[in-house]
Amino acid sequence: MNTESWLAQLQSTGCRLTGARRAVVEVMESSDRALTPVEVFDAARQRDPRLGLVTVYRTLEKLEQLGLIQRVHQSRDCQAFLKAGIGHQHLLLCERCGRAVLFDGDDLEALFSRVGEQTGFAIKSHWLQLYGLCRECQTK
Amino acid sequence: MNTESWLAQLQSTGCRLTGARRAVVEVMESSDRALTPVEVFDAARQRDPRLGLVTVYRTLEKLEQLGLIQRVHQSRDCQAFLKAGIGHQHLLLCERCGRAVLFDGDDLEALFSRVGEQTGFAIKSHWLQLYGLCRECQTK
DNA sequence: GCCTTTATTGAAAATGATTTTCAATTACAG
DNA sequence: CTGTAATTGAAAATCATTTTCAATAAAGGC
Repeated sequence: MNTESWLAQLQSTGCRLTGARRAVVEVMESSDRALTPVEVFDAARQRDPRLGLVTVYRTLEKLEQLGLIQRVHQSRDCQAFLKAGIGHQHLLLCERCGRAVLFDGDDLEALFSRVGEQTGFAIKSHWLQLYGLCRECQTK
Repeated sequence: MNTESWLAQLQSTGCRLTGARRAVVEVMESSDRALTPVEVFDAARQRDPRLGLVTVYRTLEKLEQLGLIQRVHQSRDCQAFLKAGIGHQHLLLCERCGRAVLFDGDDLEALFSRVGEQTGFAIKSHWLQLYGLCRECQTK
C-alpha cells in the first residue's frame, strides 16, 4: 500500500494525519484516471461520509505541492486564447512577458510512433507547449 | 490587415458582420499574447464601448471553431488531477475510458535545443500530453 | 432606399466552481 | 491526560461562465 508512504510524506512536512486526508489520499493513489475535485469528493466520501468538499480542495493542493499528484490538461478547461498559426504548430511562451511564439514539431512523429508501439494506444492528437524566457526578458 | 480576412471567414459561414465582432477580431488578430475572455473584453471595449462580455464569449467560441484562435494551456486552469509518476514523465490519455499511461520523453531534448536556438528563448519547462485510444477501447 | 426576416446583442438572472470565514473539533506533543 | 494549534465542515462570499429574453440591427428581397 503506497497510501502509507503518501501519508508519511504529508506527515513529514508537518501535516497531521486525519480521516479526511486518508480518504483523499486513498482515492488519488489508487486511481489511474484523472479526477476532478468533485469526483474525488464523491469517491472519498464513501470512505469518510463526513468529508467536505473544501477539504478535498485543500488536500489536493497539498498533494500537488508535494509532487504526489499532477494536473492533467483537458482542452475545454483552458480559458486563454491566442491567434492560431498556419497548419499544426506548437507554442513557446515567455514566462515573464507572455509573448507567444509558434514552432513546428516535425520531429515529434518519431516519438509518437514509438509511444504508440510501446503502449498499444492509437494516438490521435497531442498537446505540447514550451515555457521559458524570450531573448529580451533574459537580459532584464 | 488580416482582420478583414477573419471577418470574411466569419461571414462565409453565415455570420453577420457587427461592430462587436469586429472589435473582438481586431483584438485577437493583433495580440501576440494569450488573452482571457475578460482581457479581450477590456481591450475590445475601447473600440466598441457598448460591447458585452457575453458577446466576447460567443465570438471567441466562433473563432475557435473556425480555427482562427487556439486555446493556450496555463497550468493553474487545469482542474483534473492524477497521481504523479517517478521523475519527469508525460501523459498519454485514452479519449474513451480516461485511462492514463505515463511515458518518458527522453527524445524531446533534441527538439528543445533546436527550438531554443531558433527562437532565442531559454527554455525552462514544457507540457506534453498525447491523446488516443487504448488497446481495449480500439476494439469496441 | 425600405421593408422584413432572423441573427445578434447586452442586461440580468441563473448556474457552477472555487475560496474565504469562522466556530467547533481533533491530532498529537508534552 | 491535557493544552494548543492545526484541521475540519458549513455557510457565505466570490468569480467565471451560461442561459434567458426582449430589444436591436444586419443583410437579402423588393
